[in-house]
Amino acid sequence: MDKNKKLVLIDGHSILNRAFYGLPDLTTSKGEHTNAVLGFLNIMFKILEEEKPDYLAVAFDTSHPTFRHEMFAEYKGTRKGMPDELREQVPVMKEVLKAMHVSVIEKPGFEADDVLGTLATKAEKEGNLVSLVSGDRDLLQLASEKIKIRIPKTKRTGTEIEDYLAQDVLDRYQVTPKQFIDLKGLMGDPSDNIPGVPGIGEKTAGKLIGTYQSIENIYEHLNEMAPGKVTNSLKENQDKAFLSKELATICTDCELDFKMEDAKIGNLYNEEVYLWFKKLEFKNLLSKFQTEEVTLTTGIEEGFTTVEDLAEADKIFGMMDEKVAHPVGLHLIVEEDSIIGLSLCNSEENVYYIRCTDFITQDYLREKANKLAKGYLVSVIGLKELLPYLAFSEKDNVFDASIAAYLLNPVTDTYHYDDIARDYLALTLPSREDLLGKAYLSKAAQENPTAFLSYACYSAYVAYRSAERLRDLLYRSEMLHLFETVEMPLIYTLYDMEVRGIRVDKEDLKVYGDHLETGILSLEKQIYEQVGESFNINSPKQLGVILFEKLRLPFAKKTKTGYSTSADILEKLQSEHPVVAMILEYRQLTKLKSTYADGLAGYIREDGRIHGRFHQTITATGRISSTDPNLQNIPIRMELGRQIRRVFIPEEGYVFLDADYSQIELRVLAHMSEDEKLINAYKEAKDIHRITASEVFHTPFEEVTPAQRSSAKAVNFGIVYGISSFGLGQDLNISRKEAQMYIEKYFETYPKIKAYLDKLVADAKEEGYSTTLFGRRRPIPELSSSNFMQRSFGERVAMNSPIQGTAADIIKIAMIRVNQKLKELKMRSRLILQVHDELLVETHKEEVAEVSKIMVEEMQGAAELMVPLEAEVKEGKNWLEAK
DNA sequence: GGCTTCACG
DNA sequence: ACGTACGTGAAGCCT
Repeated sequence: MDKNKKLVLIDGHSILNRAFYGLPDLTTSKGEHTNAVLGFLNIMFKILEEEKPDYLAVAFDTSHPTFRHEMFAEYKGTRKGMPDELREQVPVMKEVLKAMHVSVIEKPGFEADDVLGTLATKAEKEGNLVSLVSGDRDLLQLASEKIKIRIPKTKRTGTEIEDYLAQDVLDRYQVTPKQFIDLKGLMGDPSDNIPGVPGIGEKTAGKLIGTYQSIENIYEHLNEMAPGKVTNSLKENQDKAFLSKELATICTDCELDFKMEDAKIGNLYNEEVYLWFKKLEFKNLLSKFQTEEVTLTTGIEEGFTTVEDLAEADKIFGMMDEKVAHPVGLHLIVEEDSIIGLSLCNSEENVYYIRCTDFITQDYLREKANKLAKGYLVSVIGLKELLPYLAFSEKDNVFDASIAAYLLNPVTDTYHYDDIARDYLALTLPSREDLLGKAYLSKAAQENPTAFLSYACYSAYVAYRSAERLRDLLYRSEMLHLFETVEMPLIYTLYDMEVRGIRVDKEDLKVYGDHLETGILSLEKQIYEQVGESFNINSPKQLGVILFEKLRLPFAKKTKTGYSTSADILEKLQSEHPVVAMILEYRQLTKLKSTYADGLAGYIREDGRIHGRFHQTITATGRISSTDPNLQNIPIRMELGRQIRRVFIPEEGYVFLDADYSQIELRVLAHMSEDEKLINAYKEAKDIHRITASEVFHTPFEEVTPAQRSSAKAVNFGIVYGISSFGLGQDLNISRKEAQMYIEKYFETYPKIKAYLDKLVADAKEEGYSTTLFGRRRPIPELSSSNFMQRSFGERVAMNSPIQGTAADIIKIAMIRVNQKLKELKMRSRLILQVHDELLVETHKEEVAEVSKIMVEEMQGAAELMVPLEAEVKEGKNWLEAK
């Protein structure tokens, strides 16, 4: 090795360990744990960027150093060794490093410490600078003027690194690096199986080394020392002391056949590494490849062709019509509400981007595309987003690959062409952002035509190639029926709802907002007066300081960043100070003002309506979600908040009909658990919370108090959520023990429910996923976690998902049917909203009776359960009245 | 961009 | 000893 070069050495297991415990349990969409690998790489990249070294090597132990420790722990009955989630990441880490051509050193018979010590010392002697990266302070003994020990700490704000040259060790610990060995020899270290001298801890060891410098010197001067416990123990344990020192010493002259040149840093960002990062779903790290990205192609792009000639386009559409056995992949390129091009694919070689020109008009493309779907299977990615430009309908032969991919794995966040290619075609494609950045499409088309063509064609290509495979996977996992009869038709229903939107009275909304504003200003003034100073009430940080430091209110509970000021804490503090109630009210008002009054106003379009979006591929359970704005969380529980519903109004000549299911989740539970008592209760249309209260509290049905009923209601909710005594206790503000009693009584009352919930967990553990009545699946990798919290979470999810998911399946069926029926009967009334167990239909005044009947029939008839499904319809001239 | 809080089912 | 109810989305603060 040349002089004056920089070498970075990494203590593999130690950093992997740090990363594992420092980061949350991240997994890929397939459930493989990746947090340790990601954390390791983040630390490594940070150091490489800082230091720009010439050489890099990572040392791993060949057997895990805490082996004995593990055996001991096993004996005690608690497994404390390397958790499985970490263990499975070790080989992955080594593979990734190998792909980066980073030298990985594993020498049987040598611990990583000794390898690191030897290499560092050797490099130093040859006149180089060394950085030794480890989470383990034992390595501090190696610090010198040229060997820097770097200890990374994973904090909330990112990774911070503590650096130690010899002088830093002295400053911080008042001992030299060499004396660190003696210190440890005296103190011992149970995790490393170093016994040390009994009775000597950190303090005494520090004093002794401060005075005598080394263990050898201590024993030379032992007779000069004042008699006492410490001196006695030293005398009795001389063997142990010297053995401990030996054990604590890191070898710096091991016989290693290692050539430093092997550790020379090459190209870390090569294609193999790119594939690894894609596989591990390290989206942020992929940005490091940005420069190489464009050249990173798979060869398929050679077959992509741009078409700008009308006759040519005609020929291609004709050709798409020929191959009837296979699907046609189709995608639209759209900008500012107009089509700028259309891509098509019906074989690996035939991939075309047909650009809109003076002759190839939007209408032409639209017509050709519509015709295609009348005859042959057209496969697309993200159908709902294409519907504004196409006239596809339920009757056409269309396959949405993103919806299929969602059913097969609902816990991923996106289902773009690159995600589908990665998961189902084992193909790594650059994403839209990889190719085009954040540029406008037409701009990108001019500036980077090659990348643009790739982007334009990938969706059609992936839609074409993945369709049959996805369909087969759906079939094999028994979800094809759900896909074809529920999810595909639902796309059109949701699209209809988005187009229709909901009418909002802009003026009324303004009045409501002004009313809130008045209240907020008044409360603000009162709060500042009460406290004696003005501050930002919206800042939990500032509020916490005011409440718990300035006013010294009790029950301060800490969050990660400061005091918790959440509503449930403040509620308990109301009697302590009058300002607390004001703050609670202030919170309520500002929430209503910013999120609802002001927030909704910004979404009202020219037509006086809000056209929110409904998402079908977001939730893990199968529910729909709503954004821009979220119309599924409009206030209702509190009086002031629910008043905002008055501003949601129907068109002239129309009214609202709002129908909601009565306790659909508990009814689903009754059906799925087959618990006779619960089933009978519903058959007899009894008040279920009251019955539960009567049974749990051993009180005659007629004598149940409102408080008892309310507690029983909380228990019923808890059951659906995957009950835990802690959660129930929290909700009811009672002790965990009491909550546990309620739960036990509940299970005594409904014995089959207990058995059923247990079975849900057991089955999910066995299969790795939970299943709804209609076959919808949700993977639950947490069930196999060794972490108690994680596993418990998985168990609650296993109990909740089939219930919540089945209810979601049912209302999806109902909304498709209601929407279709209204359309079939050519009615003017239209479905405009879904809120999980509720449907809102903007109903023509002449159609009220008929629509009401349709809603009840379709909702109640959406599934045949062992208990009746009940839906209650209400009419109103605004959304509040209809509730 | 993460955290906290809070709106709904 | 640990420390959470299940599923979402939006706003505001703060680093």
